[in-house]
Amino acid sequence: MLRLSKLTDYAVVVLARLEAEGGLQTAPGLAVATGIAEPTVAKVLKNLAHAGLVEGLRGARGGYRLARPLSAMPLSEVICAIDGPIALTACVDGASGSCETETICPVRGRWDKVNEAIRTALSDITLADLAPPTASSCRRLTLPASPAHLPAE
Amino acid sequence: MLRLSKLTDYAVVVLARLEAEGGLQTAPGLAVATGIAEPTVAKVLKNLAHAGLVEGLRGARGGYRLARPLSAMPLSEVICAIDGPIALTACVDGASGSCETETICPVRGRWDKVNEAIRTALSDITLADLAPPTASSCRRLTLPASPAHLPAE
DNA sequence: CCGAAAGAGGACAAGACCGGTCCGCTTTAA
DNA sequence: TTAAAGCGGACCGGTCTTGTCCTCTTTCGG
Repeated sequence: MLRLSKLTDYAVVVLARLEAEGGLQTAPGLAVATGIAEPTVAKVLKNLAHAGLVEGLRGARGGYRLARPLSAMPLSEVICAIDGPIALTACVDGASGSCETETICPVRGRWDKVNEAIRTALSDITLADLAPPTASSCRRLTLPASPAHLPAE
Repeated sequence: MLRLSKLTDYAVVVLARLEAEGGLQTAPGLAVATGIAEPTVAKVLKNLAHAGLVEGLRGARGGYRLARPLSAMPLSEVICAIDGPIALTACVDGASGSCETETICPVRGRWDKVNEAIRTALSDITLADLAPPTASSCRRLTLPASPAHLPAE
């Protein structure tokens, strides 16, 4: 597995659309453009705004705008924004208390190396690598209205 | 997130124990040694045997044995053995049909680069990096099971 | 030759977690 | 003042992992 969440996938599509179109765009507008359900788009954008990847303007004529060009946006940040910190196991960094036997655990602290490797790999890839600049956006994985069947793996 | 399954975590612990002790060991024995519930250990070992990482010997006086030293066992193989192929999204490699809009999807094929990066990162790490050779094994993340009895049946 | 030990394989229930939606509130331009 | 749009949170349903058990097969030992 090692799957990342569908929300992250949506985020990439939305961000790509945001850059392709440029300027200020509303959540409903992006929903139509990408074919993703509006509440979901709104949720993704909220998370992205929280992480500072997009800028949300409130009020009438509001909308969202890219905080940076996609080429300056590493994939790792998007994943962190949506899914939280990148960590393969519960035993991460200073996460004490999750493991009762952490003091005697031989693997203790060893996973950090793995996490670091993953993190580095994802930081080296920017969204510009995933979304061609001139691409018109599209939906992925599922159709907007169809039941969320996802024959995977 | 980007979590890997707990089973994979168990697999690392079991494999570490397998190398630390050496020779042939039974699933019940490994369960006691690691503190993981016996059925779970058995399940993990079955998967590992399927992937060719350990060798299972049937019959009385049977047990499991490492197929290779841990230093020749990349982490990616363990993950594949337990969780299936490493792929961040459903759109992987030649997985056609999962996405109805794949033909027009601008991101189509782009995730492969990410998957490849992850895969490479995980292949460069061997289990020997995770499990110190002289370590005595232990359980991680959770207690063996809710039933308080250690698998001493 | 038979029984016990141990692995193989699959089925299954419970629980956790994600996905997706909806609600009310706040902000701002017309 | 009103409507459009973002903000924040709560909520429920469905999926998937997790962990267990059962049965069958294999093999050694008496």
